[in-house]
Amino acid sequence: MEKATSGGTDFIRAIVAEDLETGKYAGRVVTRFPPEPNGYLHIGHAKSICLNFGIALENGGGVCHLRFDDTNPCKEEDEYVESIKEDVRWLGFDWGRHLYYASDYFDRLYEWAVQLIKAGKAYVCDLSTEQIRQYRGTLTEPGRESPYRDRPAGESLELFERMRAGEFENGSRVLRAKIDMASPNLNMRDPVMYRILKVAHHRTGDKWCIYPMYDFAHGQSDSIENVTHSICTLEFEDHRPLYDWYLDQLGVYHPRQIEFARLNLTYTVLSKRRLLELVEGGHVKGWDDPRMPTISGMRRRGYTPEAIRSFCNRIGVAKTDSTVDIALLEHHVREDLNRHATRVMAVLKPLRVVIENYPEDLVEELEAVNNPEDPAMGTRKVPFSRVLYIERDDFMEEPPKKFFRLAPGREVRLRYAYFVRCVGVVRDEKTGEVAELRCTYDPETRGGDAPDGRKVKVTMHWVSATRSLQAEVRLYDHLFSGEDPGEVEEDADWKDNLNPGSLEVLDSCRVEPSLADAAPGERYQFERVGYFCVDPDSPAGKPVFNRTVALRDPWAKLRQAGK
RNA sequence: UGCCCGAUGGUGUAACUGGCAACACGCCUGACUCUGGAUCAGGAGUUUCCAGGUUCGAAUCCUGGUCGGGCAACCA
Repeated sequence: MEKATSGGTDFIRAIVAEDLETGKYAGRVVTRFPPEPNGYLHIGHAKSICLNFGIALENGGGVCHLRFDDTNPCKEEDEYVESIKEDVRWLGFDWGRHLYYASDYFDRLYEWAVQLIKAGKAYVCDLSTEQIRQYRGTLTEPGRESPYRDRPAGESLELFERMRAGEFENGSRVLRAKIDMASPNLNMRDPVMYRILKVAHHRTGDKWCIYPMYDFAHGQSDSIENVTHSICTLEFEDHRPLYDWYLDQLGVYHPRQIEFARLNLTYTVLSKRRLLELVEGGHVKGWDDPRMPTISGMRRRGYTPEAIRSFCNRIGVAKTDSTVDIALLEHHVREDLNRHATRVMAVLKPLRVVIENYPEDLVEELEAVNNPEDPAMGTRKVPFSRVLYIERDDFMEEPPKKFFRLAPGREVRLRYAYFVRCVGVVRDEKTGEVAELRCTYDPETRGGDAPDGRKVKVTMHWVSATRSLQAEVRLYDHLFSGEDPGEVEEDADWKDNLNPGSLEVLDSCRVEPSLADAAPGERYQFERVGYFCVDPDSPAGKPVFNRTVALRDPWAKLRQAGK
């Protein structure tokens, strides 16, 4: 793996460096990535993963834990923990033996809760959910103390034990911290520590019917694991005082929580809630739909871990709310794929071409370079024959100014083959549409150069009609039409912004024969078109290609600007 | 109406913690090219949110404002 360092130091790395220098944690650097297993990881998580694992990697001996924050069994499932592990590994990170679950600490957490009750710092409250909300006050008004707040510790202790024993109904009682109902920080107004949830947990089964809240579990988990820097996103800033409070009251080792801004990307949504909605609403074909910004979706689409990592490196880490242009992500995939992807020829929208002066049954095997960026990748043979297919978009009967490709009377080069000239156009009698091109080739230009030194304006890709394979290609575009999917008219839904053209399936594409046994997951550059990846669901011997990203295309841009 | 946080080209981030505002993406030129790809060369674009103040000197420090974000789950 390439060096994870970006060269620049963000404010978090600066803090880590300073703590190292002052010996605050005796030279230790321990971070953690703490996902809740209630959904699939997305590119926003990748930012956090790169940050946490990156910091550990950069500091010799540093470690990063993978800890599942599984304190709410209502939403969490094993399917999610497995996918998360797979995604982190695929991204190229290794938690070693440091795989943990907050649920591993349920016994300890329970003891700590008892400790706080005994110390008069926590109490069992019989208020209903609705009442607790009313007592909490509002953003501008202080809350009121619960009538159960001063219940004797012994009584709370007994009730808490009975809560654990399953004697009470869901929602009938909670354990709360006794802090300050007048605090301007709502999180400090006697927050709930434990609630009754008679639900089986994906790991602890039926052992518990009370579960700790995030706030009562997270900091202590960090403490147990000896984490030094507990890095989370901005929305937890208001929770930091509570994080600190629990640790201080318990008198245990106290890591430091640091918050950074979560990633936002143009033309997509990055919240588990919304992604779940897209999946459940059938707007996409699952968590790994190649249009999804999930790690599994991007993997299926053909993104590489390297590209994602270098992207995460580039965007930096700060506290400013910001939205990164998805073009930057695309730039990083192209950059990586350009270096590593095998070149092949594939025609997405075939237009039949007959080379009139080429022998009927001759087939020549022409040598083609696999990757001009990397000669070590070698060459392959591509069959050339009298009848070919070229890209429909590469021909225009009445070419506008900047169109360099094929047109009646014009000569172009067919890559690795010959110069050909268009000498005729055959139309479909019914539709009037161009059905076939008649061309002639110049035998002297075999290999691609004219002995007389004449030049052509463009080189085009092509495929033999008889010696090519039929294939399905799926073209993906941005999931949403607008840069900011959240920007909607009054009463409108963010899903109204879904891009109806985000998936285009082409099923009569033709690809060169070398692709016959392209394996799922393999990545290619279709010359002049884009980068493609073989879909894992491809039927044997009949590959389906997902477009990862198109090649930069000045002509397409020109044409679009002209309209 | 409370508390917390933030503000630097179009976008994302830097700037030895007071010393010429820079890097990447994007955009525009041009060169080169058997991918209109890649590569190379160049260019436009930031009066650092505003107003005061401190200072020889402020993106950086102070004061006041403006704008934006977060917070009232028994979610994380």
